[in-house]
Amino acid sequence: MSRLTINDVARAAGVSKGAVSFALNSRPGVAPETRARILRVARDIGWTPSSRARALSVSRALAVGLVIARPPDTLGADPFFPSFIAGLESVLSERGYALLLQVVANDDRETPSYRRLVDEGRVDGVFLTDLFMDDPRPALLAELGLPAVVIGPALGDGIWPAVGVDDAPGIIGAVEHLVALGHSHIGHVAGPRGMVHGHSRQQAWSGALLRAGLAPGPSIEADFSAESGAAATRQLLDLAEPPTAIVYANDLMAMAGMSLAQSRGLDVPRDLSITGYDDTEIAAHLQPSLTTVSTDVIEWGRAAAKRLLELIDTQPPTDIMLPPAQLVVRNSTGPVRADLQGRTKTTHRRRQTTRGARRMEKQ
Amino acid sequence: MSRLTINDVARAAGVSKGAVSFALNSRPGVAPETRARILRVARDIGWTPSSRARALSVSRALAVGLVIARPPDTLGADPFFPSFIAGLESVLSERGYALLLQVVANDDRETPSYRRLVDEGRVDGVFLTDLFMDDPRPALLAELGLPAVVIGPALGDGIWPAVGVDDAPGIIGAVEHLVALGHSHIGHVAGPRGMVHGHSRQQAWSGALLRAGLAPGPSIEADFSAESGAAATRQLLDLAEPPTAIVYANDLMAMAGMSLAQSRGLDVPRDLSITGYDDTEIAAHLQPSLTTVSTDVIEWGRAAAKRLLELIDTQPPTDIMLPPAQLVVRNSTGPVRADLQGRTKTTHRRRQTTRGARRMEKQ
DNA sequence: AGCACCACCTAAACCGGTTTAGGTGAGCTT
DNA sequence: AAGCTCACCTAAACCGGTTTAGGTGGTGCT
Repeated sequence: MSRLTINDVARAAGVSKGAVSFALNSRPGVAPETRARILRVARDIGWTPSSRARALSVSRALAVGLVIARPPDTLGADPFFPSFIAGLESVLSERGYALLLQVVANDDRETPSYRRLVDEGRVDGVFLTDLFMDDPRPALLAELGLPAVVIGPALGDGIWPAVGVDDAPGIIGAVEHLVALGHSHIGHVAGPRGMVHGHSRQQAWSGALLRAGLAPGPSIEADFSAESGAAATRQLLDLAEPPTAIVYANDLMAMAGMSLAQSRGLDVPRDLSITGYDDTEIAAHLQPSLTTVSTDVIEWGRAAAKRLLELIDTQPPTDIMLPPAQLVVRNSTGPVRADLQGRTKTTHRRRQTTRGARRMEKQ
Repeated sequence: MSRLTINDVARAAGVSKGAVSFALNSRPGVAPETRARILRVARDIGWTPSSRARALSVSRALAVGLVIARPPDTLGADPFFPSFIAGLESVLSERGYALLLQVVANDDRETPSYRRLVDEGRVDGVFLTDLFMDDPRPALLAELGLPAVVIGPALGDGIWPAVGVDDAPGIIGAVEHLVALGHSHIGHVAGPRGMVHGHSRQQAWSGALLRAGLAPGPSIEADFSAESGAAATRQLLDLAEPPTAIVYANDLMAMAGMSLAQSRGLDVPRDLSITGYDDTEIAAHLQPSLTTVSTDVIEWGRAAAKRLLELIDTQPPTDIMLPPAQLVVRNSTGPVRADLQGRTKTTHRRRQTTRGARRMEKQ
């Protein structure tokens, strides 16, 4: 029963409610021993300031919002959010902030959602996720005067700070790993080019090929869903010269692609090497286990939360260093088949079955 | 800029602020035309009531909480929450409620989290998830006077209403499906028995075996993680008489189990049939695609939200019907191998087999 | 005409904090 | 001894709504 108010504390401590407020927020003007007494009384009777009342008087919501603009079914398969939210929470809660969640269909471009949050004064700032290349949201929020932090690669418009793990090192790592295994014909299944993280991973991929001195391989745009990953893989394998390795923009598409390849009788990694991105829990337990790129999503969430709170408090931004994405090499990648290595025009036909000599999962 | 207050509206409409409040909340005592004028003015100048102020004066937080008590990495692999949250949101937002999220490590048994939420007056009610068999939380919340709705199978203590999809029909469907395919030695990889949904799926499983007239098959307790699913599968396959089919308590464990079986050279479903539970997005795209149990999680979320709001408003509970879980037959289940059929002595009686008749995945 | 009644609206209290403007007394100047 | 400063504390305004207790004027009844 939070029937207790600051008045009860004031009365019990024999001071005015103003004094209690001062003591609680450790502001000057209260004698040390009085402060101690007030705090002790407050603790003894078990009083916690009402954040409702606080929010009203400080004209702050003491909450920040995370608006997720995706169709819920796509969402379900994304391992990103739960961990990310855990990271956010760990910072927010110790600062007395709450996290408000909103999931909206992404076809309404969620403008009304933000408007409502800010109109109703529910949040002091928001995290922006799943940004499109020409997304109206940053400008909208600037206009509304609501602080925001962009999650993901920087947008380049400089309106809001971006907090993200650079996609490039991970993708480059994957490409270099494949090149080292002898692959020279590497395909890519990308996320939507219209979305910033789809775009940036795509960029990272072509940059990495360039660095490796390889010709640009075939790249197919998908939408991060299993369905689209399978379809894209089908297209790549149907090419006159199918790639010997495929770099996927996320694990889900990679899994779907791997299954599709296997259903066609290809052996992974003997006939086709595959890399994912995310390092989902299941990745290590697939057959073969999936070589993928791992990022510390929890730390990412922590960083984003810190940044947003700084922005809200108009504090100077601190340097936030995120650990770079790291390639985790497992068993879905292997040396290119000798008969396919460096081939130019020869097409490789599918092999029926290659069961047997298969590297076992470590563990 | 939400600088606008109810006073601005009152002034512009030439009435008192009380009148504006009455008009807005459609309470009697305002002439129809006056009400219309007030609402028009409010809309014209673009005013939305501040939920901060509202929350303080109505002594309600106008928000509900979802405390997720799991290690974040386990969380990531669970497709449940995002969809569930989407369902919650769709009901909450239209009622002007916000959803507060909190992710806590589950080792602190999250008591402090709830306490804080209620002490600070941040929420009017909470959803309880991942309940343990002897969970202290329902009682704690009752003591704190904070309405709650249990997500999942009913706990039987009757303190709070439970909203959940009955696990039994899905599991029973899976078992019957396997029995129809000729399996008589069916294993189970369960969730933690200490958790209600682990427990209930386990119960459903043994109940289904009983119904089918089969002896209780081997059951191994796991923890819903991929890692544990693989380990449990290993144990089952290492039995003197390994089961010809395994029913898993979730997709993640089923996937890990399937991969493990394949890495041992087993063919799914020829040598081993496998069923999951959840119907995650990837399930349909595995090789072979996974036979699993699908529940309408979004609708579930909607139902839970409705129920909690009713509880908060102390309205009479309405009947909430959730569509039952449904078995989705795909390719990870098939007829038992003839040489293995009925080989166990413990079999009580066999049901006729329905070979070949497999519903194909739609798409 | 006088009165009760009702519909409509206003003024002010209230929710529980924060914050500002004062007030009080001790200690120090002059 | 009067005056000043300063540290400490109190009273009251304030945040922006809701809600209660009145107030006003018009209508119906006798």
